[in-house]
Amino acid sequence: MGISERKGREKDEMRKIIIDAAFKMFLKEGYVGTSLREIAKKIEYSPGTIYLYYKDKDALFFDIQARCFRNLVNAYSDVIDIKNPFDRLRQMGYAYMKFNMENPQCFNLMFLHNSPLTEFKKEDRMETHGNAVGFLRDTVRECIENKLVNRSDEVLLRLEIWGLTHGLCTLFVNKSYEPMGLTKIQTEKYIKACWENYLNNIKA
Amino acid sequence: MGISERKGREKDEMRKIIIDAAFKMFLKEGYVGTSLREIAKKIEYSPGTIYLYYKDKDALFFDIQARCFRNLVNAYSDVIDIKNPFDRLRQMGYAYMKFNMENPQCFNLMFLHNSPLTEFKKEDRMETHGNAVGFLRDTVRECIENKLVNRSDEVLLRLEIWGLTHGLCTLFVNKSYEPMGLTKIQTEKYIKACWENYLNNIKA
DNA sequence: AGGAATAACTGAACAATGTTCAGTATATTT
DNA sequence: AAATATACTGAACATTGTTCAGTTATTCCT
Repeated sequence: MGISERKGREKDEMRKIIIDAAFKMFLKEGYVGTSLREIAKKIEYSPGTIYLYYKDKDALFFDIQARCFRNLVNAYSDVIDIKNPFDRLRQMGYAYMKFNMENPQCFNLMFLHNSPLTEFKKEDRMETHGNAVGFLRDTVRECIENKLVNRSDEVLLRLEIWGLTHGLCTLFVNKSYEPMGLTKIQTEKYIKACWENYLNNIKA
Repeated sequence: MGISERKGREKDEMRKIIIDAAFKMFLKEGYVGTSLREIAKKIEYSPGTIYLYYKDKDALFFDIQARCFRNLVNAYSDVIDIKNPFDRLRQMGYAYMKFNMENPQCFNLMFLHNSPLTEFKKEDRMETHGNAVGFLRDTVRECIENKLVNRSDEVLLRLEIWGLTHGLCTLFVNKSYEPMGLTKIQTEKYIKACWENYLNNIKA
């Protein structure tokens, strides 16, 4: 069935055209600031066309979020090969925070916007998240098994680490450093120092 | 000028009528799901009336956020009197996380929605935040001064604590525990245990 | 007390949004 | 070449935030 294959390919290409334009707009203008009509105008199609490829705005947004997550996961590419689990953990933290601080708009789309996801979509997302979650789990486990940290409960340590790194990113992206009387650049340094300091304190 | 005083009072009352209705709707439906027209219908006024009291939707939302923050600060009322700085710190963390986990919609409005705030409004907000920020700063400082913790840098410790507690709340409200394979109730317990565990580890 | 001035409120109107769908053009099959 | 299936259009609908000329209520002045 060569033709139906090509059809499928064309469908994918069209999807890509849409999502490429949408991605830029969502990044720049956020969820509320992006309109399907403007996306349509940008790619020179009628607004109705988008609905042939995406059920609605949220379905499109879901794919945008997925792309953000894929980019985030890509930021880990240099880290996965690190042998020493504790070093790996350290670099994971840096990679996570570096990506988020350099792509605050991405962070916003990924975490600071809760669109009402259907249960089905949640399952879908689980897959993307699953990798990142599993990666942290394994690294933390190795750290504990090899007695590289002064913690013993795997889940607690995972929560602590994820909570801390994610929280620091949130504070940064939300500009919560302003009421603390810090500048953006200061805060970036402090956040890194904070992570390093924290690591030193959980080191066995 | 008794009359103009009463006018002002009436203006405030009208504001309260609007904001009371709006608060419920924002909490239940979120920012996008709340329309000024429905607020107007609820309070049995015309849509235009709201614009006599609020410049636009964001100005109204700003006051909604402020109310959320006030409620959050209120949750600290039992904590401020605690003498021992380290105990106070512990209870502050609990109060912060308890409030946010019990009022996830509030948390959403406060932190998970960035409306474009004018610089003026930012100044305004600084005041509300200032208290909470100052309260944490003082407590952390006292902990360090009295050598109750094994940390020495005040800013770093503040970031660490705020990042951790805030991050844990974010994970909870975003339901990030799902890809971790945890239930909501489990996570609530784990988060508390995580905080307690963390405190034990920074204790001098 | 009654007319003038001020304030409060209305609701129709506007532009922009998400979304749908009958109709048109294009491509594929027979 | 005709019939069928697919891709696309753009007008239409309901809903949104927002404005503003006009109406109603209130306060002020003499």
